[in-house]
Order: sequence, then structure tokens, then C-alpha cells
Amino acid sequence: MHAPGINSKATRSEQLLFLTDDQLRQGIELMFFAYRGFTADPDMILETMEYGRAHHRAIHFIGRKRGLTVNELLGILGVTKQSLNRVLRQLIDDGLVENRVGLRDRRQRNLFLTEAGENLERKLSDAQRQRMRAAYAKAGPEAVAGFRTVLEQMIDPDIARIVQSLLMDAAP
Amino acid sequence: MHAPGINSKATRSEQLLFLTDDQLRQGIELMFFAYRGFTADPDMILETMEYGRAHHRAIHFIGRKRGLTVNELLGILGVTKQSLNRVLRQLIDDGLVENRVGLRDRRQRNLFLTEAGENLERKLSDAQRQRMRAAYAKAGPEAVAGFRTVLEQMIDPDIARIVQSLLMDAAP
DNA sequence: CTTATCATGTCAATAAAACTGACATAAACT
DNA sequence: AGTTTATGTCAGTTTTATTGACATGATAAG
Repeated sequence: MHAPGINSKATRSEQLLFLTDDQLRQGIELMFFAYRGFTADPDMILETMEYGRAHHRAIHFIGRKRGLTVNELLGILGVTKQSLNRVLRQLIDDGLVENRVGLRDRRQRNLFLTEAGENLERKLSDAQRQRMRAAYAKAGPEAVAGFRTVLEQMIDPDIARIVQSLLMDAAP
Repeated sequence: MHAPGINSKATRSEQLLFLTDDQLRQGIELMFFAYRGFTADPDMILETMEYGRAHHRAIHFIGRKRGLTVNELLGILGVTKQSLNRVLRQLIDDGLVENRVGLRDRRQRNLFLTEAGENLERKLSDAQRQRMRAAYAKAGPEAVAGFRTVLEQMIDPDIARIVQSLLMDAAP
């Protein structure tokens, strides 16, 4: 048993920074339950179709950067190409995603959302945005800034580099 | 409250609160990638065993509240009892979790971590805590407070009630 | 006391989603 | 010409979760 505060050995700076094990555990549980809430609304929409979370993610990032190549999407999603291919095949066959031969490099396939694809993307992200919007509004701007700062620190550096290089140009 | 003050058309409350669609999208992607980082370390440990994320979650919450009943754990994890049962059976057979007949109600089974279970719990949560600790330390206390505020708002209210009623006894 | 309900556990069949490994094609690079 | 790259696909398997049915023991309600 370890009551916080009694054992004052190495905890002073930790306590100042909210780094006690108990605070960290709370953060871990918050991440777990918040992520559940975060995905709940799109999941419900997807359930009514024959799609899953993988479809949502593919649609999201194709919509995020039009003309994304398959390899780039693989890097972002961190799945095998066989898994992604099954998802992409469905989306293409269902007319939500278009697959154009690359211009510079004709081995590559550039992925685009069709109009139907954009509609589904909007439907899914609207649900997610609404929850995010409500959370942001209730928490306030300063909390939002802190939220973002902490999440940025939690991202794996390798992934962060990939994402930055791929998604950091979309400023219309 | 602040004075209404400057009358500019673009300075909506949404922008002040970081509620533009673009800001929200950034928040959504941050959640996605941060959650990946958040689970990466325990996932790697679990991979070496024959366990998955479900085992981690069960171990975590059994360690979180000793004597948790199966039904309570089902409510927290949001899975079917058959799924949980397979996980629990493994953990019990492997000597990580103990299953005691309830005292007040002998239909219930109260779940406890054995010493081996506590060791694995510590190993897994240490990995997760280290990443959380590093993120907290780099972000600073104010950011951490904001992080928590936003996440709390993102949790489904139904889940929040369940969790509060079950887990709100171990906090100072 | 008898019946209904509850908490748990299990069996069977199935489905979803991922994986590995192998192989093919076309294009680009050297 | 030979090699590597980007993509796609086939086959087989594993993991994980699902539904449905059913059993046991315990509590609650009549």
C-alpha cells in the first residue's frame, strides 16, 4: 500500500508536476474512457452500414489529403497492405473512393473521395466534431490548448514525423 | 464575464473557443495518434505473451478496484460476457486473477489480482505511466489540467456515471 | 415452498478484422 | 537487362468478438 504524500522520498518535483502515480493513473483512465466516447458516434453510424472503424479512418485521411497514395495511407494507419486493400476495395467498389493512376509516378495510385465519399466523410466527422465541439466549449480555450499540448507529447515521434510530412500542407 | 467590446464580424465566439472545423479536425487527429502512442508500449509487452489489449484492460480495472464483480467489469469494459469470460478464464488459469465467491451475494464473483497479476499490472502500467509522465512533464501542469478537463467532457455521461460509482473510492 | 429472476459460466457456431506468405504486374531506377 | 518499387490479389490462418442456447447456483417474490 502506498498512500501518496506520506512517502515524501522522491515525490516533491513529481507532485508539483502532477506526476504522482495516482495522477498518472487517472490520466490513463481518462484516455481510455474519453477515446471510447470519441469513437462512439461514428461507430454507431458505421454499424448501420457494413463498414467498420477501418473504413472511417481510410475515408478520413483520404479526405484530409486528396491524392494520398496507398503507401502513405499505409504509413499513417499502420496496417498491412492486405488489410487496407480489403477496405479500399470495398470503398472503391461502393463508389466512395476513386483510385487514379499517379501522374509523376504511374506505379502509384492517388486516392480521392467521390462525392458520395465526401458525404459519408462529412456525416461521420460531423458526429465526431459535435462531441469535440461540446467538450471544447465546456472546457474553454485554455483547457483546449493544454489538451492539445499533452496529446502532442504523447504521440510516437516516428508517427509524428510521418504525419507532419504528409498532412502539414493542407492550408486552403 | 468580459465586455462584448470589439465589434468585428470574424471574431465569433467559435473562433475564440477554437471551435472552427479545422481546429476540431486537428483535435480529432490528435486523439487518434495520441491514443496509438498511449497504447503502444503495453501492446508491445502483451505481444510477447499470448495476451491482448482486453487482458490489459481487465487486469487494470481489477487492480484498480479489488473485489470488482464480473458484472461491474462488464459494464466498464462494454463487451459481452462471453468475450470477457474467455479473457478472465485465461487470466484465472494462468494464476493472475483470483475469483472469490461473493460474501453478501454468493452469486457474484469478486475478482482480485494475485501477486503475479499485480506484477504484470505494474509492468504494463509502468510502461504506460512512463509515456504519460514524459508527456505531462514536457507539457507542464497547466496543460495537464486542460488535458484532463477536455477529456472529462468527452466521456459519455452514462459511462461516467458507471465509472464514478464504481471507481470513486480510491481517490484522496 | 415454489417460482421467477439474477449472476455467472460455458458450449457451439459464426463473423469480423487482422495477420503472414506467396505471387503477379507494371513502372521506375541503375 | 536486371533490380527495386508500388500496388494488388489469393490462400490460409489467427485473433477477437459476436449471438444464441443452456446450465448452475443463489437470491427474491409470491
